[in-house]
Amino acid sequence: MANHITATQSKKNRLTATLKLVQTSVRLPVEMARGKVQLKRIENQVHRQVTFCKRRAGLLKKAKELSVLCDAEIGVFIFSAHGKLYELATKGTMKGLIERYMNSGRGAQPEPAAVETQPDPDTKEEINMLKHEIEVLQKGLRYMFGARAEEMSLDELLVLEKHLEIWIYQIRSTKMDILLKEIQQLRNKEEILTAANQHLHDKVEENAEISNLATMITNFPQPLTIQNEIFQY
Amino acid sequence: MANHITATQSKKNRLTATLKLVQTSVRLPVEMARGKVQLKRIENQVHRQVTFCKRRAGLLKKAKELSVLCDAEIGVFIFSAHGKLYELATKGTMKGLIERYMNSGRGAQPEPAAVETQPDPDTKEEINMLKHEIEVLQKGLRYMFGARAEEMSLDELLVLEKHLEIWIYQIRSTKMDILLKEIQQLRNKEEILTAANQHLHDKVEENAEISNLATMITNFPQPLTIQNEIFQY
DNA sequence: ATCTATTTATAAAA
DNA sequence: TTTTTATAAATAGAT
Repeated sequence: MANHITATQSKKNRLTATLKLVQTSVRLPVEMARGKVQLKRIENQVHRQVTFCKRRAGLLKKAKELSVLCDAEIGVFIFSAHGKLYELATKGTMKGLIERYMNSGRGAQPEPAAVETQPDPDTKEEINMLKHEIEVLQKGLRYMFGARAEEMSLDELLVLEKHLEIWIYQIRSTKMDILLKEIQQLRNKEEILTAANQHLHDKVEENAEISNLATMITNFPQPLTIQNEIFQY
Repeated sequence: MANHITATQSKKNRLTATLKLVQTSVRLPVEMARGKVQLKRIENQVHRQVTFCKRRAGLLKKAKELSVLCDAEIGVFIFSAHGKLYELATKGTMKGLIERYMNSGRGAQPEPAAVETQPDPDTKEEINMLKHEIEVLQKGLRYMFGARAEEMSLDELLVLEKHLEIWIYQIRSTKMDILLKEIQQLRNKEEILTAANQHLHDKVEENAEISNLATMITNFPQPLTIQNEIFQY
């Protein structure tokens, strides 16, 4: 029963499958629409050229799709029979890709151990991460330095860093100098005024003694205690 | 006869064509069997891996076919997202292909697909360069922020940046407050002392008038011009 | 280059 | 991964 049902259901499918099997067992690997193509060089010059154009486009398209869909980095170069080069590098440049290829073991160049902090397999990912970090740090520095840093390249930031200590020191120094100078000036004034005050105070007292005789005549408003109040500030 | 055949043939063809057009106008660029796929990174990790396997095989197969059918020399490398390399060189070795590529003078090819701002010399070199730049920038920030930044992750620096303005303002404010307060205090003292001085001066003059009678007796050392000197500071 | 008929490739599921 | 299956994509051959 099951066989019957299966047979009925898969009538079409089986037919297709059977045909496919037959075809598969008979035909050679590469076939295409509206005509089967043996996996061998196309002898007809025109056909070959047309096929080359079409398939080349198809191959590059597939490469791009694979790169995007699966986050892969792909390089393709195609030299036509006539020597013309067609190329594709899905991320970055072909040169960069080739260098990555060389570094990935096949370059036959045992590179002297680079100072890698972490064994990161995904080079591309790492580069993006590092670039992001740099962006963040630059933003931080830019914030500190104001708009001036905005127009600076990383190389310039290197130079800037070397002068940063001096720069900050000078700014701080200048500001502090101004403020401390004013404070010192005021302290000096205070000292002098205090001294003068003392001097005057002495004189007043001296005079007071001297003018004690005239106390009866002059109505001296207040005693000389005012200074005490003054120095309570 | 020919007309009959043609008409019959094109009947089906037209229907097919119409359906195709309808579909074409609705669907998005990349579609495949049993489901349509947007031309964007496949987010599902499993799907992505499966697709990568299949399409990688497909791409390499297509490359081989193109090479054989059209007598082309093709090189393909695929770096998976995880950094694993898959390669194909249809004739000779990949190294030879790369050499041919290098010699084919593709430095002056009008490639409008320039994505990278900076020249990509060597991937590993680039990583080291970026790391060095990060070190420099971090050093700069550390310098600005003091030792505290040393224990901070980069993500924390992002947060820090947002609070930087307030922080700097507070530091500056505090310092300026202290200095300005002292200056104000001293100025107040000066004012009071000056006033007191004036007061005393007045008193002295008053007393002088009063004690004029006793001038003969007391040897008054100096006139009261001392204040002028004082206020020249 | 454009148009079909067909073959291939492959997404989803197992 | 690999296979299966339904469906989308690629493309051979013709125009």
